[in-house]
Amino acid sequence: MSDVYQALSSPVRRQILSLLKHKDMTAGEVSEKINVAKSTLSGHFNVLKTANLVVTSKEGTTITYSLNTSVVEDLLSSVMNLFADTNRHQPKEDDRRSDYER
Amino acid sequence: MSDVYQALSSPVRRQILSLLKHKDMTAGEVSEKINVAKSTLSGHFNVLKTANLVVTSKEGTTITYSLNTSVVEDLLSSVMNLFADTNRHQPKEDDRRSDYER
DNA sequence: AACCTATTTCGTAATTTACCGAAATAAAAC
DNA sequence: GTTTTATTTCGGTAAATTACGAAATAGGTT
Repeated sequence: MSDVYQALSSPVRRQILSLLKHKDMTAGEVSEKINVAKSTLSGHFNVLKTANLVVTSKEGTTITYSLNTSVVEDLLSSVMNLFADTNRHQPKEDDRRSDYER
Repeated sequence: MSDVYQALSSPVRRQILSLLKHKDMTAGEVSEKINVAKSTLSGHFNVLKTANLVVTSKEGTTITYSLNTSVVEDLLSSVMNLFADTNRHQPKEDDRRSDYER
């Protein structure tokens, strides 16, 4: 989870995600919308990929980035867990790791 | 929002929040549970306070930290906005800032 | 006043992050 | 096979983050 929160902490990266939620885009297309060097953007893509927030597909030299919505579920439940008090009905043993350990 | 995500990106700070969700605690009590120097912890408290994730109350030299749950709503809606595509029914003009601008 | 307790601030060091432009890679087009 | 296009990797710099122990602050106790 640290990776996800860390990834979301950058406005540039959140802007990338916001672009991708409308449609998949290539690195080049994203760079037309965001005012940082392509090399910098490439670093941001890596952070997002490591956090599993985006996935890529390659065609020739062109790489297309897409949002990976499957993490959202995890993220939302992490947020809830972080603030919800009582685990009134206890989760099964296996699921009892605390959020900060993940 | 950057502040909030940044604050949540540290495992130590998430651990602090997890402690506080059970009950309010003083800086000293927290430091008994977490294995970092008190001065370091003090820095973490500042980050959490700046992100508005905790609030404090003072009594003598003792400072009690409490979770500020009012931000959770904002956080959840930020997460949703970041990934939800269609704003099928448009929000009112005033609310139309994009998440990455906040 | 001298002392103890709770917490923060200060100085410093190590690590990580964000950024840029130049160079490298690799596929495509000529 | 040389050139163009798309993207990443590299080298470097500046700023931010995390950590520690020592010193400072401020309130309570003797």
